[in-house]
Amino acid sequence: MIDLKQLQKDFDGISKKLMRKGVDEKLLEKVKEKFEELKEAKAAYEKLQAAQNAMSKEFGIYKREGKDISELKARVDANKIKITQALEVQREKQEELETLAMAIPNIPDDDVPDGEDEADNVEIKKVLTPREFSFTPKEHWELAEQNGWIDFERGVKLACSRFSVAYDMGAKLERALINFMLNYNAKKGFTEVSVPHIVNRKALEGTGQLPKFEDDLYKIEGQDLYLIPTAEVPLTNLFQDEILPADKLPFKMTGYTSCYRKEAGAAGRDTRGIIRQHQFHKVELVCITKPEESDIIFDEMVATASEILTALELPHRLVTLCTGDLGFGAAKTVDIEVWLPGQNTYREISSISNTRDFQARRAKIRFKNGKKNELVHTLNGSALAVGRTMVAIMENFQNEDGSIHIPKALEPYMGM
RNA sequence: GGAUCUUUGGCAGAGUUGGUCGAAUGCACCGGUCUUGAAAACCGGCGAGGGUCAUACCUCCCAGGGUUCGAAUCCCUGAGGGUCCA
Repeated sequence: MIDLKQLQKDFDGISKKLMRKGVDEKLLEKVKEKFEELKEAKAAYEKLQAAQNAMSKEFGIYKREGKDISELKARVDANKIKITQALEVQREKQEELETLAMAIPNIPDDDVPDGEDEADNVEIKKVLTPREFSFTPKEHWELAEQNGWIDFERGVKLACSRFSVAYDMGAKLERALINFMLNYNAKKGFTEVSVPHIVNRKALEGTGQLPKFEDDLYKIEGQDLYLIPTAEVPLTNLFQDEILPADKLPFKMTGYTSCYRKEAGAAGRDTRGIIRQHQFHKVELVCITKPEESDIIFDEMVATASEILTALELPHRLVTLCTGDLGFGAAKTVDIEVWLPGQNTYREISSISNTRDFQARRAKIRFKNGKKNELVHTLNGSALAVGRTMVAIMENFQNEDGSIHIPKALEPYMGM
């Protein structure tokens, strides 16, 4: 949620920034208007309430003194009807405003480049040089099948398409990667947290997945519960509705969960292999910080994710997302793309975002800054997506006969 | 699953014949006096959100609904916790 007071105060400035992200100025004008209407409705309602409270007090006095109350009662009853009406108006305005305002994305940082889509993202740097192959490298799904690591058919049999099963070294590699990543993150000062994979609506609203992206979530039938699309949701919402002591910040957390996504709107994309699954494993980083330190922490998170890839000897590059590719809640995002020789391209393996106070405002996560309560900044990023890391290892470490060797850093984790 | 009790400010804990309770008290915390410094003692301050230049004012005593002119206090529903029974 953007700051509506700020929008009211500096409409031109804010709307200019949001228009870079393709937000319709008319929508913003409407929001501003509704916000003002709500304020008026609130003031009117509160005035009536004040009158009611005052009369109720008189009532007590009248009674004690044995005065006649019939005239007062008539006044009070009349006022009561007005209150009910005023409350109704206020509720309506509130709801209208919320529906509109919740649909507005975060304001992009000034240094986020303009652009339409991922083609306009800006490369920051490349890390490690892709290896030269003396043969034509295969794609991961072919290698996975050949080595007996991943079984696509039986995943479909158990659930539906976009599910798979891992066996033997494939399963082991998955587990090894999770442990390796969690340990690496812990070494960099991120506290390991194990969270529920099912959360309620409020949590998803707090981080911005709802109400806009309901179609992409698995909902538990008959309950106000959803499977998490990312550990970002439970980790960030841990502190929902709390006022944190300033000296405890920043909270730097890491957690491993499965992630569950319907992938609505991704029909036909990445149907081969495990690039895009309904259920996938991910190790996540989430930080809760004071506003002034969020940029530094952001860099730390990017560095950590990149270092993991370097430790795994996987060539990758960092790109800054342009305004058009920026997610709903992010003010700034750096993607890390890993080199896939089989596909002969870089593919996203991590996405690190600073949401500034956008999620904090929705989730009401604040800290005590001296006397005042202030919104924190929340940041999240993958370090890393496990399935895609497996894909990268398979493709980068393949031999001509289709066998795959394991990066040195993982050997202790593979029982080798 | 059944019965019963319980849910208050950072914590502990009053308040349940409905009005003067946003809420006693203790601890913690902050400021001051005293002290070489600290502790103790004493004095003062100390929940949150909205609103205002600042007041005023409004809202919040687990959540939602109801009774009433008026509810932390009464009623209903739900959630969490305790105890007993099965």
